[in-house]
Amino acid sequence: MFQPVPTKPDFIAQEHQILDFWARTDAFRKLWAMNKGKKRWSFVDGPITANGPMGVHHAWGRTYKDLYQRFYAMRGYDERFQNGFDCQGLWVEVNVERELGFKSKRDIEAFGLAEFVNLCKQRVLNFAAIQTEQSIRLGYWMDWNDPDQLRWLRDKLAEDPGQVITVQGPHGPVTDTVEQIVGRLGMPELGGSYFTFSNENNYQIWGFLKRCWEKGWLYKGTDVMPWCDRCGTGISQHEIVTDGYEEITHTSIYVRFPLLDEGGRQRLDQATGLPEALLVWTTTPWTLTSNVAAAVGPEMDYVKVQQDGWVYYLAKGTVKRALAGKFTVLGELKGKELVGWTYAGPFDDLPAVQEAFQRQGYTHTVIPWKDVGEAEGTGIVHIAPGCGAEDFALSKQLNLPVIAPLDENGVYLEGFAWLTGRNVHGVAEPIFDDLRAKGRLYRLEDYTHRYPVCWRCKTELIFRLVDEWFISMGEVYDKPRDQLTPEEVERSLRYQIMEVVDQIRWIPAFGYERELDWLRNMHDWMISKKRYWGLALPIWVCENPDCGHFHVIGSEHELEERAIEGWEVFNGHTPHRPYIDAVKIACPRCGSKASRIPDVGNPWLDAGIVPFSTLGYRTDPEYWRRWFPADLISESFPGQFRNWFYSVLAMGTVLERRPPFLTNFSYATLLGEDGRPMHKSWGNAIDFHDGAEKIGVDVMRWMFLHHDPEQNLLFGYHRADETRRRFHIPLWNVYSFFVTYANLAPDWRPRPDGWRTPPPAITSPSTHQPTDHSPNALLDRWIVARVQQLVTTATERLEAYDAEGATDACEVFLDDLSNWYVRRSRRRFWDGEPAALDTLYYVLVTFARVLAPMIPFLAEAMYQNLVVEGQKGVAGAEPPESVHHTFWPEADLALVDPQLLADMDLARAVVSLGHADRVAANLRVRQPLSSIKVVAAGKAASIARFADLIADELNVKRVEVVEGEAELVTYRILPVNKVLGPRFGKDFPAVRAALAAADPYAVAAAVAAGQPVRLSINGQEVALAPDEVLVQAEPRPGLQITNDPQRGIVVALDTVVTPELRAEGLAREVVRRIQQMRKDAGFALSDRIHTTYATDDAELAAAIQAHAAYIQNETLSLSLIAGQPAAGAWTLAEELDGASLTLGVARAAA
RNA sequence: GGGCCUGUAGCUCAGGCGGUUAGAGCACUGUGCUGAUAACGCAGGGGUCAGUGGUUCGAAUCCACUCAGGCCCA
Repeated sequence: MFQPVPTKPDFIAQEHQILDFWARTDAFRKLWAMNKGKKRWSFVDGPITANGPMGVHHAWGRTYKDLYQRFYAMRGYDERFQNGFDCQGLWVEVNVERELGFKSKRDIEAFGLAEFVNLCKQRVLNFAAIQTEQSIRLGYWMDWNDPDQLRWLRDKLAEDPGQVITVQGPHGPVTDTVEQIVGRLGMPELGGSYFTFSNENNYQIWGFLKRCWEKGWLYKGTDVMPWCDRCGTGISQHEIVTDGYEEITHTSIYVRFPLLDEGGRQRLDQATGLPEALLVWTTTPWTLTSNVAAAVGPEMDYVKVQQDGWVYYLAKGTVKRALAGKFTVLGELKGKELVGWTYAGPFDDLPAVQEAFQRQGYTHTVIPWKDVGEAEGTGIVHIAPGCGAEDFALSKQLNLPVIAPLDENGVYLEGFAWLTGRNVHGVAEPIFDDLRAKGRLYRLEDYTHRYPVCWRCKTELIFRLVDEWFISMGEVYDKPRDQLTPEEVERSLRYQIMEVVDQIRWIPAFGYERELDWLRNMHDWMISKKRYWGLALPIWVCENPDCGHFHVIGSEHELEERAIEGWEVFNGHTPHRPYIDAVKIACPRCGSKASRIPDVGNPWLDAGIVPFSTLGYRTDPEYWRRWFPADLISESFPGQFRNWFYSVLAMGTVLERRPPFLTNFSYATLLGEDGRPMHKSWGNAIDFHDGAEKIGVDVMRWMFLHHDPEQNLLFGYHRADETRRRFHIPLWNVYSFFVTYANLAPDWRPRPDGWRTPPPAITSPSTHQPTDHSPNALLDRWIVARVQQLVTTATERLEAYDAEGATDACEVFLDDLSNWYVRRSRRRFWDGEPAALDTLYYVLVTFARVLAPMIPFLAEAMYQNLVVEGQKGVAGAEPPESVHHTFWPEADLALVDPQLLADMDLARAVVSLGHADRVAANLRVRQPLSSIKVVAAGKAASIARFADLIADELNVKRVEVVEGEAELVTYRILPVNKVLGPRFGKDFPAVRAALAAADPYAVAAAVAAGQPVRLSINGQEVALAPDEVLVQAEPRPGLQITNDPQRGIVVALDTVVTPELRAEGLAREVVRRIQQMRKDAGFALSDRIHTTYATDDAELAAAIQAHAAYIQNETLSLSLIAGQPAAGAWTLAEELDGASLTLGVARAAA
């Protein structure tokens, strides 16, 4: 017996019960143990940032990760099942700062680095615990930490990181300080998720950086970089390209730069005697303090114009836009004629400017620059080498002075007079006022552009001259890759990574090009950040100014060996600030003391090293060799080609020069149901908890998987309802239907081996032999064949990482099962036919196993009842405890008869046409009819095979296969355009017309006989070959006929209703009403009843009497008596085709 | 600024190497079926295939331009 199944299940409550069941039975660990030591399938998880709760978009990605790991587990592969948390970096820092109410880095320094870093760790542990709980809720099977233990560690860290504790690891207890236990999370002795803040992760990055240094690729660069003055750190190219821009309106300014003569006096125009000036435009007025030069395009055309007492120079193409009001053009000249002119700068009064210029004996000069354009501004570009990257490059080329005005907090330095001490974000207006007062301001103009902002705090970035650390990507050679010499590749990390990219399978395929594109274009990788919480960059710089050598430390051991000071301060701590900063080493070159640079590392270093750090690259090379490279990694593609994918590739290339993963599967972006990004204030956001508890995770998972991963996914409650209605509910109904009737069949028991692969005794799941041609046997064999096809397709698709294809096969299969197999087999289940029960049992159990990696809860619910519960007391039954411990099914293609599948397909097409006939004739299906005629050229045997089935479905007595088409159809004659179009060209319309005018029967007859069709076109006789003409059968007007031109089928319905047929139809109406009454009255399916009927219509009464036995049998009526309903009976009074009918049903005594 | 992609029914999307009457799901209307079904079947309404021009016997499909949106890179 099976547990009764509710017809309207609470899927969400059921998911919670199953979570309890898995936890109680330790189901995941048992699965893991089952496959230990077998062939391996290696997945390396891209770490999720542990800085907030999980969103539904994370659930999308995690569903893929879970699907493929479960799929390979069911196929008997050993796996690592290790989740990862990304822990270090500005993400976490910014939030801790916010919680503490800090405004700047100074607040952190005052608060104390040790405590700040400790709080960052606590925040990570807190959200790791929450994300772990959420992932478990999703049904994601991994080697999860106990979330409560993570929270306990968080609290212990807060108490005292130095206290010694003991925790249970997979191989026994581990005792250490809290700080060190936290630093060892994810290591083999502790198990669970890896954390990128772990000691091992950090030290292995040291090893990587040392390798880069040894190759000469690590260097300190001075450059003008985008800088966030709130965070006090540079922002790398990786961070700026996506989230880094916003549409911002700034007040731009047109400024006069008065020209000077050789004596340094105001230059006057010779013709007019008016003072001359360059007209210059900028959107960043704060950079004007640092103006050094004005650049012109040497070959561009410039004009000299007179306006309001001035003579201005500007590019010809910018005049209309730049100048306000009336002006007179005085002349025209090339840009190169301006080169070398000198002018008075906008802030020559500032000491910093004077000092810089005096030092180099320089004056503001007009310089040539090829990148000057006319698209905006005046064609004369303000150059401030301390405030712009291109400007800085020019300064190096032309030996211009560099004036860097701002400190790391965006505050003007000494030497900028009234600006000194002011923050850059508040100086635009005062600078305008100052320039206006000095007579330099021409005009202001609002200007909207995409301007870079800090991706974390959205502060507008400034450009600062800074010292940062870089990994060189190597030269970009100006020739195709296949022409590079080995030496050239050897010098260039860029091309080495490309060679690795070549060896990886990218899904979707465009990923390959996108990664290469990034590599072609990327600048050197800026790896330093002037912050606190993160990788301590292992770069020690000699304090001796005459030496300045820097040394990169490759491991904690090397550090200990080289330490000459501070080791005792650091010893016992994780390699984080501030303790690590205390360690000094002796400069290997000069022996002086060397100190660590205070910078922390780019967080993509942390995530990129995981294919090494989590696999024991240093500690257990043998283990590493077994699990490296990963068979699969998977993340969403926006951003990751230049972030995680890139950093993993870089590490794999530098350390091993081979791919760290073999396949990359990536997917698009999750949006709200309205197609917009999810946004709380737009009302389209759904957080994970709400999604899980309102939609149910099996439904969410199906939404994620049944989707083209290249397309953005629109996610919301309506789509969830649609998904559930389309798949989960019909699936449940089939399952519930089966259980209901299996429980009513007293002697039927499931076979004990239904869960095995291959199913040894179920290769012929029904009792039918292949020679059995009864419709029931055909139907059973058909659905069993469809199961084999389902298994084949699902296996193939999942192997190709095509979840959409796999889920789509499931949906099509369910439709066949529910809307055809069960629909056509209901009677047999009512009769308790063992062959039907065997078949559906096998189908459902196999289906549950296919669905297990996709919708693990529903599959488990079905399996627990069908297999575990259903096989209690069945001899020889030893089913696995969970569906997830069964093997992935294998298809037996010997069970697939292609002819049977084709014939069934045809039968369903005939049925469809028959239903259309009935609607058109207004004859409901309950009214039996005598026959249908089917025309299907060459397919008579196929139709005959399913004639009984078709007759039953359409409620007709006979299905006749007709040869003489002409009595049913007319013909439509069409040209085969593809052939005749090119053949006749301009005359083609005439051919078309001639064909339409020809006698269709004659043409059809000719084509059928293989004779040419002769036509007269514009007086010319032409012959068309039979294969140049298309003959379509069309129903004859006036008959109740439908057709399917694609399949060449015509179905004609005999619409004559004889009195006998009518009586039968009425009896069926009565049955239908009584059945509905049984249901409404709440009778059990097996309850016997007594039925009364009363009608004033003689025909109806006669019909009931004539078919009394049929009605009683169908409705389990022990009696069927004319008369009014007895007291207490369930009654129904209704019209039936104009006749009154009162029915009464009462449960019979048991 | 450069490159790529998209625009088809109220909504979400197929189709597209030129060719018969442009499809599906959802939604809507009618109707049927139901002794599993919150289902399902059959039928129907709903389309300037973004716009303009071109090539062609024939263009949703190819070409050019325009408009709108997106992605990647500067």
